[in-house]
Amino acid sequence: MIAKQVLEERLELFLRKAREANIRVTPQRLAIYRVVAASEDHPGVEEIHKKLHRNFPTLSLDTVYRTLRLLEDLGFVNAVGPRRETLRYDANTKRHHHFTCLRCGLIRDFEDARLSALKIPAQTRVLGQPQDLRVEVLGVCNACLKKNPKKK
Amino acid sequence: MIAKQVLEERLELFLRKAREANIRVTPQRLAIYRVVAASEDHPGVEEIHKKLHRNFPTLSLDTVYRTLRLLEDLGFVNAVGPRRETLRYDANTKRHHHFTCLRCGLIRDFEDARLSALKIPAQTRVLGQPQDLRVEVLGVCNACLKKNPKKK
DNA sequence: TCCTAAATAGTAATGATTACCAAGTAGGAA
DNA sequence: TTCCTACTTGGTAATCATTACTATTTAGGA
Ligand SMILES: [Mn+2]
Ligand SMILES: [Mn+2]
Ligand SMILES: [Zn+2]
Ligand SMILES: [Zn+2]
Repeated sequence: MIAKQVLEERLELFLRKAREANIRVTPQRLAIYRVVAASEDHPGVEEIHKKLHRNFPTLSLDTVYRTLRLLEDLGFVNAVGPRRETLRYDANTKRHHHFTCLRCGLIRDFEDARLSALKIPAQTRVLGQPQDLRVEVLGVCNACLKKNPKKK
Repeated sequence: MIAKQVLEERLELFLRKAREANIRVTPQRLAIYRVVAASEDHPGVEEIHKKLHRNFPTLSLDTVYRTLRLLEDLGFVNAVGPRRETLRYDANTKRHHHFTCLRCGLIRDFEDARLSALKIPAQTRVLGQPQDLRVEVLGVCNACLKKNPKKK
């Protein structure tokens, strides 16, 4: 779980920006955003839907999909996760980096001062107008190593 | 198009490694790998299939999918491309980096000495056994800027 | 409280990817 | 060369994540 204060800040920002964008803040939207904003492990659609079932027994899967697409378009979340796997979401839109397990799909944030300080390389200006830089480290997580240490 | 010599090297390596791995080098497999290895723009499955239709009129889409998955498992290609879009493939398995257009999905390689020299951050060892590091720059490509410069 | 555009729930449709299987083929043994 | 067998392919069906549709409900302002 994320620090309570970080969550509060995210929710506050969400409410403010959502009103500015003339988006209705429905209970469903707020709840869906809250799950992503409170999570540390980049949850997927089914997972979010399941987690909300207790409080919203009639919440439709389509609403979860629609809402997450909306949140993405508005810049509140980013879609992450390896190709070939289902969509996962990240409410941390500040520059940070990911460790992704090639076996089980686990995604964890990590911080690194040198990476965070990286300037966007000048070469990319030849290709267009760069906006963001992301670093991803691929590997095998501890849990998967424990299960099967040898397999390369 | 890639430099002819680079292509030759890739094909040679492919033939050698494929035999080592006891994989039959069928005309279809070689042709599919050749298209990816010769391309600079990270082609998708349909594109590869279409390009081969002249020489392999009966080549099935499933064979293209199956072969690319095989090539990926064997480490000859990587699956790339933004979430939400179809699979694209990259035969360059050396460390290099991508500029991706958020509007049209264009993916171009770029080199950067500082990025290539990056060591994998030590923090990631807490999470598991890191193997690879990738950098992706997101932005808007020149063609898209020309079409609609203002839209942010 | 009332009104209306916007949002939701439930379900159907879509489309990329994967699975299946009969027929074909590569490559080794005799 | 011929034969054998396991592997591969083509054609097509199935799957499954995601998106579209529509009648009904609701947020939010007058
Ligand atoms: Mn993250
Ligand atoms: Mn590349
Ligand atoms: Zn793992
Ligand atoms: Zn573009």
